[in-house]
Amino acid sequence: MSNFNEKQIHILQVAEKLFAEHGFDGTSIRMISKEAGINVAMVSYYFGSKESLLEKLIIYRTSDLKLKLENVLKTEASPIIKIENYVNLYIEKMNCNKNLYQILHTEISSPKRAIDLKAFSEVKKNNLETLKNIIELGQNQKIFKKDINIALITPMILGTYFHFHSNKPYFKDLLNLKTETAYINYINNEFTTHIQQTIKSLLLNESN
Amino acid sequence: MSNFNEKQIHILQVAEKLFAEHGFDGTSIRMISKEAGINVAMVSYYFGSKESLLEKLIIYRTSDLKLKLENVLKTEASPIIKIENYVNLYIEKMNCNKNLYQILHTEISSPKRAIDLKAFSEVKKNNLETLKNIIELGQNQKIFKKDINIALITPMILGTYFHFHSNKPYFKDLLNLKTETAYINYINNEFTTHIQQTIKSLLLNESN
DNA sequence: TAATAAATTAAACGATTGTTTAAATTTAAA
DNA sequence: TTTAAATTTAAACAATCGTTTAATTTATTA
Repeated sequence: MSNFNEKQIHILQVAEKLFAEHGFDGTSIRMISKEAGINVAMVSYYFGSKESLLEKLIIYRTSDLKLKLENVLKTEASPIIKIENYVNLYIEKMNCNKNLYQILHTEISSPKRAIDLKAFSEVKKNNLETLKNIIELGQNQKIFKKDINIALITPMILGTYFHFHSNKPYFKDLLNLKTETAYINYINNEFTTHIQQTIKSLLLNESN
Repeated sequence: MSNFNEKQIHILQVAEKLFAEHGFDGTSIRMISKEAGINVAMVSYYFGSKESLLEKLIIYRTSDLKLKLENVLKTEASPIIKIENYVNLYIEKMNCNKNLYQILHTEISSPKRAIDLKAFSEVKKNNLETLKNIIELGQNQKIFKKDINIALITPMILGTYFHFHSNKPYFKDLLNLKTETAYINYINNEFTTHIQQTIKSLLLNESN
């Protein structure tokens, strides 16, 4: 898979940046070709269509996602630590691939969807299975509560994260985060801690 | 405010439906005028521009929002009940104004924003103050924990709700919700319960 | 080197977009 | 009823969009 030559990868990177910045609809092929220093026809020539370009960008960026998740969570650690790692990994992943996740969030939120989400759904289902295993382990050890709606934990993490980012100007103002660094630090510290605290409160038995 | 005549309101309603269904960009003025049975020029004539139409739609729909929130929460009840009511109210509000909130969510998620969010930010800040009052009351009564990041509670509710809706086909499949009724029931029962359970776990002292 | 394939280009295509114009019609006021 | 204002209309406008074409240049192969 992903047999892209240097020029194709360059186009994908430029497109990723512009899609994240102006949205899929807000980015024209002419904008991409200008920024990438190529002719308009090259996008159709290499990728077939604008939609196909987006699909190939997603495949290009998410092909290694599943493996990393599973590997990190196969380590030997207590369920509590594993949950913390799970949350950390998710937020870290999104922070690293900010542009792609911005695009995915925008496109998923749009009623006029441009992407085929089947491949992406499979990744999510796999991740959910991993989470289920961790929680059930904790439940068997009587560390976690029994009546938990596991399927709603991941959407909580992702939803809160995206919502926070979508309302960046509002939260920068509300939380008095004056610089970009302060904003990023808030995500990495207070925000991540809050999500972990919330999930642990939900999961942990009161006796612990 | 909102001095709209019948014809204008009809246009607003048609636009709301189409914006929610196809997105702001995905809806053309010609689509609106056709569905509303009017001439294309009437939108510009009444609302000035397409963007202005959206702004006026938001004002038209959210003008009574703030009052209702405050009124419901001024009732005499325990902090726990008030929190439950707060969550219920939010989810109920979004369920009732589904189309408008779909539009808002899509537009806020889009990097190419079409709306001026100042008025909307003020509403959110007011709602946050209300929430703060409730939680601090509970903290003074030693019912709630002390170290809570209150500002991140509302984005958690909204973010999870929107994320869930945005991925409707995925969750319908995952949770085996075969009919639309089953989906709506899930939101009103399991989903709402889960959010309440999560927030209460986060807030409540273990001794309670 | 000659022939073939791949890459690149400028230009054009047809469709759609939001908006404006100027004339026609309807409604309200004098 | 006449006059003025408000409404409605069809048509045109200029801009932008994704995509295609056909010619040209560059790279590869025989």
